[in-house]
Amino acid sequence: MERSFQINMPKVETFDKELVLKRATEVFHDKGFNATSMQDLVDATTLNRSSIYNSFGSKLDLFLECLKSYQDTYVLKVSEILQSADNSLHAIELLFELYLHDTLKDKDDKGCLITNCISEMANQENAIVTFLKSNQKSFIKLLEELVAKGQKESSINLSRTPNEYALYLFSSIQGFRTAGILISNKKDLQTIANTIIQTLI
Amino acid sequence: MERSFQINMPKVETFDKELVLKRATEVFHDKGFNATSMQDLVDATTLNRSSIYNSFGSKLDLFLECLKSYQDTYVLKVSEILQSADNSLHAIELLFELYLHDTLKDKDDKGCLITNCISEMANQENAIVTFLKSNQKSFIKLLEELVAKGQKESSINLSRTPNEYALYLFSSIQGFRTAGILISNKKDLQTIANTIIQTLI
DNA sequence: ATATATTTGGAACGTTCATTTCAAATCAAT
DNA sequence: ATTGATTTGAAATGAACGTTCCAAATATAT
Repeated sequence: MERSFQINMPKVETFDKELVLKRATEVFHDKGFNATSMQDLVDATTLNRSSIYNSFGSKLDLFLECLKSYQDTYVLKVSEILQSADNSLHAIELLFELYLHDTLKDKDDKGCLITNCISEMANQENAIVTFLKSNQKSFIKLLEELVAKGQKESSINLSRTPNEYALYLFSSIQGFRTAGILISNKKDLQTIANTIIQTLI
Repeated sequence: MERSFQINMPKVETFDKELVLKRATEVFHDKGFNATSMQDLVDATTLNRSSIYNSFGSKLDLFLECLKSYQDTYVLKVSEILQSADNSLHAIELLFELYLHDTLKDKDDKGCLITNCISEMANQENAIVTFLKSNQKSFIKLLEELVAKGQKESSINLSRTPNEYALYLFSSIQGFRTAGILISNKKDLQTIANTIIQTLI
């Protein structure tokens, strides 16, 4: 590694960026973007104001990083599900079990950060719209491939194309996540999930 | 009418309360509760600040009245649908046509005021939660009766109870309204609606 | 015309907002 | 130990926030 022009090294970032993002995400998830103040983020991260601005830019920039971090954790969870399931229908069932589990675990009824973000900001902030549309595209693509595989292996019916069922599932998941904010009854949520899936069988 | 103690009459409210609520609702619908400022509401209603506080109380009180006004217009639209439809399945189809129509008409991709409100405030404001839960209860009850009638007249299948299908429809409608914020493609939205309804047939 | 309850306009309230500033502290390389 | 790029803490910035206040305007019933 060539270092000939680097006379002195700077003081290096001391905080755990992942942990800071996790704490910031919790606040944004609880209160939403607009109701979260910079002071809330300072308190939650125990970082100094200037350190936040230095490391992340603006409040919106930090929020975008939180969205990505939140997305990453779900991508990870979902890919684990896809590997563990023996067929596509079962994978979709496990997917809803994951959302059911996360909904019941969430004592503050916060819902899904990304779905909430669609409601709050999709008609306001361009940078957010770009993220949300890309998230939507890749999620629908994943569902589409899952349905196609399920139809090949005959665990999912052929009444509709993979793209049609992917759109349906995408919309249904958003409804499930939003409805779960006010419905904390496990039986009711399980019924909704089962009925959504029933369509595919 | 007895008036013996009423010596003098006050200056009477001059503005059109319904129109003011309509204008305020438009702003709240566009920006959400937290991103809407009192100045926005003053500008939109052309009322003076003090008149707003005099007539409605606080920003939150005004928002609650807007929610109710928004709810009223949908109750009206839905009851018209229920009367015009010849059977329950058809009524549900018309219901989704209404949401589809409103989604496509909405050039600003605002979604549903009430669904957005669940995302933004259901875990923050008690007065809002009370409204949302009551709205949810009456809506699910309406759907339940609709499904029961449909099953009696054999336009809806008997795979699940009216309550189960009502929960499913309630969740599906919320998903449809949220997904419609980013999906403005009529064909895709129609596919989603059709697939949701297919479950009942 | 006068009296009076109410609305209205506009300024002002104190607080909180996101962001900036800058001196002091920090730490790797010399 | 000294150097210097960078982070950090704390205060300050000006704008915007929701709300209040009060004199002036208004409209009704006398």
